[in-house]
Amino acid sequence: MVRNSSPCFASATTISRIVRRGELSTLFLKPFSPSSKTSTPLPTPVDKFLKTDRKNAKANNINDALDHFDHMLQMHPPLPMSYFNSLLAAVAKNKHYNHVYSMYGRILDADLEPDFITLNILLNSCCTLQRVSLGFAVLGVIYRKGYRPNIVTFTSLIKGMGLEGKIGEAVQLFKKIIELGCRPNIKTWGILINALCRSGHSEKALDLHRKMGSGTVPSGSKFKTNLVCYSTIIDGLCKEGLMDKAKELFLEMEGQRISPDVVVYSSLIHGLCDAGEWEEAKGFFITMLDRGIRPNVVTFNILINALCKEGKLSEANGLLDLMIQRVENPDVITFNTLMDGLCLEGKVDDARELFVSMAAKGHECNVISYNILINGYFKCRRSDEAMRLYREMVQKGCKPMISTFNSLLTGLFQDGMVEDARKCFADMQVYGITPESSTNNILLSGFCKNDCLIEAMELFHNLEKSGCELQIETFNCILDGLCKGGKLDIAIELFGTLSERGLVPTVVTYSIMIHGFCKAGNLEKASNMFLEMEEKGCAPNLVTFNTLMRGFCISNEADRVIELLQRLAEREFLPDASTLSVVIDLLSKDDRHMKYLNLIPTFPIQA
DNA sequence: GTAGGGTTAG
Repeated sequence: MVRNSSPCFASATTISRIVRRGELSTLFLKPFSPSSKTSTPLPTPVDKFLKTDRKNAKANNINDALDHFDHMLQMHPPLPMSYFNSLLAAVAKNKHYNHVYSMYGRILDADLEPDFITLNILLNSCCTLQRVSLGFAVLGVIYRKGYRPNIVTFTSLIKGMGLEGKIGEAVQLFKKIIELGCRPNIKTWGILINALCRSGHSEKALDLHRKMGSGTVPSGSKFKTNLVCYSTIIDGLCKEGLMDKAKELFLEMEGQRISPDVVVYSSLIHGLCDAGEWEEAKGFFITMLDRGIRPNVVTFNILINALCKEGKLSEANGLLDLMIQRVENPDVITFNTLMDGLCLEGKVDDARELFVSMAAKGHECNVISYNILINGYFKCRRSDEAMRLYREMVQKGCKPMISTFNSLLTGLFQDGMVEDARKCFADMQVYGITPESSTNNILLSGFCKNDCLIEAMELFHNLEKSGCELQIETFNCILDGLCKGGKLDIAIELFGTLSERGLVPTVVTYSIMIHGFCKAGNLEKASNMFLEMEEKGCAPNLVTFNTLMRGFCISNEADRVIELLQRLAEREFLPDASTLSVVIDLLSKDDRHMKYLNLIPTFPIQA
């Protein structure tokens, strides 16, 4: 890298835009001059702050740190920048990144001269706050002051990009720094692996890991990966359902004489539970215990969750007892998991009881606790109680999240409480929460299902006008509303615009249109759409079959229904209640069709 | 001196 070169990654326009907005204007106010060295001793209160157990630092420590910072700023002669750097580093380690940002401004205000380390700490704080553009602005300052960014600088930028979900850009920057002759180290690799896994590219991370081990990575360096790198990839593979690869990597890790710990075991157990490999998960849990690795609250939570999802509530409670016996205190996640298990079984009152007892035991419930209970009440069609709980959470100062509003809107629309849903949507805006595409979909289908098609169309047009990219699922909502609301012609027109919008209809889209045609009695068009979807490589599912069969059944076209039943049998689809109701209707029209009953492969009805 | 780091709930 060349000293004094212009920043090669931040575009000049990005930086100037930030400066114009005044966000980082303070960064540019002071000209560069070498700092003077003094030998003032480190003030003892700062020393105290630095010595705090950083992991367990209490929140009020930041106030101490800020007090000391004030004190440091007033000292004459001024302290060397390295003292400020130590304090900034400690504040950053305690995750008070916003304070790093404001402290930096005050250093400039005091006419002190930040050095390269100060700027690296600031840049890292910006990146960790997912403000990579600010990070690049700091990079600009680094260059402007004649410093050379180092691997620490670039590692922070790569981290920020990963956090912002810009994985492609992160990989590009990684390649770029190698080209520039900057050698990535194990921390850089760790960050890149983490970013890949977080964005669902665990196999790429695995590939990188293999190349690292063999020294065939672009930088040519050979790294011995560590437990954390292995654990990150194993967890990523588990989350993507690639259990065989995860287990293989686990064995490889042990082959490298890296001992597994509770985290990697927890990841594997979680993956196995999600894959329904309950016995194997249990096996891993037992091996873990045999090897003297203590399960922690996370491990227990994973197991309790798996049991709850299987409806095995008493076993889940048994595990809770075991957990308490082993002096592993349950936390808010344990309680939320159990509450959700109860709600899944329709036992919302028991869940509520647990919720109340939780507070009594000194566990503070959080927004997710409320979300779980609100969902539980709606599921039991107790909308009033759900709404009461919502008001309670607001009153208690627990800020609802987008998911809270999604649940409320879903429940209210489901219960036909359109006016409440409108109010709820307004509330959401008061909280400054921007609707997600899922929120828009809930609103669209909610309005449609409650005979407010015009309101739905208005919303849809506003979304289109706002220029936000609409996904096929959003179109599915409005198409369904149009078809069911007797506006098939508009639906057909809209459906026709999908390809020019770059959207590919899904099996849901086709099923909606087929339903629309059937409803309008246009069975030929419905049938054609069924053929068209297959031609385009979109396989019909049970819903598509049921929809078309019902259409034919209503029009007394028994032969066509039977033909479809035959195809259903060929594809080994399990019939569901809807399929059977079509068959029953068919039989009620003409019991000579009884012989076709054998087309239904297995009679136990699929839920 | 400054960069990481993995597991759980809706």
